[in-house]
Amino acid sequence: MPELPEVETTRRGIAPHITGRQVTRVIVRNPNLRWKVPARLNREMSGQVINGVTRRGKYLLLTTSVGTAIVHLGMSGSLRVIDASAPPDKHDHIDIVFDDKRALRFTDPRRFGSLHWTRRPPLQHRLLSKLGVEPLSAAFNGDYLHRISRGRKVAVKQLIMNSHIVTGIGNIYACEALYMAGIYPKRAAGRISEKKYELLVEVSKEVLNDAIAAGGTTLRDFVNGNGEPGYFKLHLNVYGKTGEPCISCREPIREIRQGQRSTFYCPVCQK
DNA sequence: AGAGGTACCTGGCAGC
DNA sequence: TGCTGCCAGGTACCTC
Repeated sequence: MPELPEVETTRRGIAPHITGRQVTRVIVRNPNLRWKVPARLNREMSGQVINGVTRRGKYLLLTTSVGTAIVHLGMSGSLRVIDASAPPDKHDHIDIVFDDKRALRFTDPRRFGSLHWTRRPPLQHRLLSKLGVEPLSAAFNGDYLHRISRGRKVAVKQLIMNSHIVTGIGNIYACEALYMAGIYPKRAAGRISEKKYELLVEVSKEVLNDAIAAGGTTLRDFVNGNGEPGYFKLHLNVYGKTGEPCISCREPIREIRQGQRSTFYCPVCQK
């Protein structure tokens, strides 16, 4: 379920509980995630202290003085801090156990998530080195999108979902941001004005920040929860609303396919 | 270089 | 109830 706001909410939820804690061991029950979890993980991480939990795009970085664990939640992954003695469920693939008898538990039914370990500066890792700008940073602005899209025929929705251009805008927030900016998702990226891109960036940041703020209310669910962490359901205007009236003009919301993904939009409000 | 398709995997749901 | 087919919030990698 994780889009960037959920990843950031996860980061904020787990960071206070694992920062400064020493890893006593790492239990890998199923290493077959999107990429094989390295067999050396337990040997390399045990004894290390977590110095911090940071985020780059949708990747979470657990840093120690000797290396960094790079975690991606994929489509169905989640991280929770639990009592280390809690019996694992079917999809609880990894436990990073700490010296306070608690553990960071990685759960992922679809196993599209991943965990890498690197001893080098993590931003040099092949997964991170080519990522585009952070969507909540000043580097993500109308001028940037305008410049990078010149001459491109790709649909604007696919442009803003391209992680090498801007990292962390997933299908839901791409749909919502384009609706809020009044841009037709199939518009060729190269044919959109700088002014429109400025608006698109503004509403993208707004929708992401609103979602992160909403996620703040669920932070406690990331610690000692019995079930799934409480991902939040933000108010959505178009995503999943096929056939329902647009809140602005009452025209039924339409659903199309773009690059094997569902796109939702209002045919009147988005041009 | 850019664009498009494929692959990874399980669970939930609609329809029969 | 049980089967089949389809869909799902991600993204690297391959080919053209």
